[in-house]
Amino acid sequence: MADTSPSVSRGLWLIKSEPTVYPWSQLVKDKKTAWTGIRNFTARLNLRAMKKGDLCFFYHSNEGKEMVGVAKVVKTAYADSTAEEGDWSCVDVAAVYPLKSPVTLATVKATKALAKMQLLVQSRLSVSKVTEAEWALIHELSSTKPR
DNA sequence: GCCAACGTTGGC
DNA sequence: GCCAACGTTGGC
Repeated sequence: MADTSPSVSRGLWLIKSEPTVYPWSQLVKDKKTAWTGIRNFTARLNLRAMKKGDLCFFYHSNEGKEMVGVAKVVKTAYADSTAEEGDWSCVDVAAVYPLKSPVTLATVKATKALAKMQLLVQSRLSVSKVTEAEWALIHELSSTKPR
């Protein structure tokens, strides 16, 4: 029998944004936004692998250095109109819920079970993968119930 | 503000 | 196909 649990098929990701450029609070205000400006092949690969309904941690880079919320992919990859040249993609994401207490990079680094997070392994990658185990643990650390 | 790490470009 | 030079990201 097919398992209908969403945890089997959903993709889990982490998307980075500098809060001075586009903070979580702005996504909450906007409800949804086009996730444009990705100009890295590995990140593009991840973007294009996203499916509708996939969930993403929203991470504040540079300032904060913490995961602050969860966003959802509401539109799969399409041409990024902000790209002047080259074959780049974007997706649409919507705010879903905030993390009760943000999970900082320092916490991630200090947590053994999170040592293999793509966030750490490929520190400059702006769209990275998150495993189910990492997803669950980060929710625990943030005192937030996954939805 | 600095700089390490990493990705990309281009000369050979 | 290698690798030096360069540009960018992002932590510190």
